[in-house]
Amino acid sequence: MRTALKRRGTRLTPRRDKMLEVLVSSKRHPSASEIHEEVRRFHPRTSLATIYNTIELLKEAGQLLEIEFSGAANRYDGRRSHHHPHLICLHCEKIEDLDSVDHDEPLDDLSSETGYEITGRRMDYYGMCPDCQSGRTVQP
Amino acid sequence: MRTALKRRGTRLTPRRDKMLEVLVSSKRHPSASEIHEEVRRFHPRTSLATIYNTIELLKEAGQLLEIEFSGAANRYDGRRSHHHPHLICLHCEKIEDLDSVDHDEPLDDLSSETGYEITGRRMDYYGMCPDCQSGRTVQP
DNA sequence: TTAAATGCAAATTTTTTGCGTGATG
DNA sequence: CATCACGCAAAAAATTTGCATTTAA
Repeated sequence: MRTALKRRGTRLTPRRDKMLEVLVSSKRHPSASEIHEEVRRFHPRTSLATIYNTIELLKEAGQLLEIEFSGAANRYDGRRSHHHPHLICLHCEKIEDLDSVDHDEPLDDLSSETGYEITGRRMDYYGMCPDCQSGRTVQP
Repeated sequence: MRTALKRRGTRLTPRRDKMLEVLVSSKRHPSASEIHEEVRRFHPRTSLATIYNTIELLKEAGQLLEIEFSGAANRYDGRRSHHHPHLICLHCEKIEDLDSVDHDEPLDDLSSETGYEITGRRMDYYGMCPDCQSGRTVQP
């Protein structure tokens, strides 16, 4: 991710570096505000605008997948090494990676078939996780 | 869709009926505001809140797929008879159905594998459509 | 040094909510 | 006639933007 950013001519500031770390290490698919909180623990004067700024950069560099959430903050997946579907619990808003499922087929067929220049994809399953089914979870 | 709504004990008012018509007949995957405009042509005093209201009902009844859009209004797909991926142009924000692709496999395997009760799914491809590639389209 | 990055605060936009009135079954 | 639906307007929440200041390269 660092090299991807540098390749685009952007600077690698301490805030950005910490933010990359948060994105890569987090299993939670954090929202902008959660990323902000984490980065703030090390750089307390970081503003939310900077987070959104860097999110935009990373999206443009193809390093970050934005998972839009209706009625709530978007969530982010920085683990782009290989494509994987998501399993999203509509009750507790947890997002799990489905690494087991191979979702990484090449897109050449679809590109030539449709004429689109395809740059990304997304596959999500929605439902209720086991914890929420058994009433173990409180709604956030 | 009508029966699905009635089954949930909601009333079938003229506004709602027209809205179903708009959703089913539109090929454009309209936003709430576009749905509003269409419905208004027949019921000019319709408010946007009513549109959002009905969207919520239809989503709950599993009759409407919400396609979240980052930084823009969500879009809606009322053609739920069979699941299909979407081809989304990030430049002109057009959304096309990929009816050719079979995306309708049963979810039993995934359900038992993960313990999730899966109620929906979504598969999207992002890119640039032929028109936008050739510079024929103006950005909206 | 110099363009890029940042913080702050205000603006923008979409969606939701509360409430009084009106329509439906 | 008892709910449910509706319009209206205000509220809420997420994201974006403008601008003065700081900082990385």
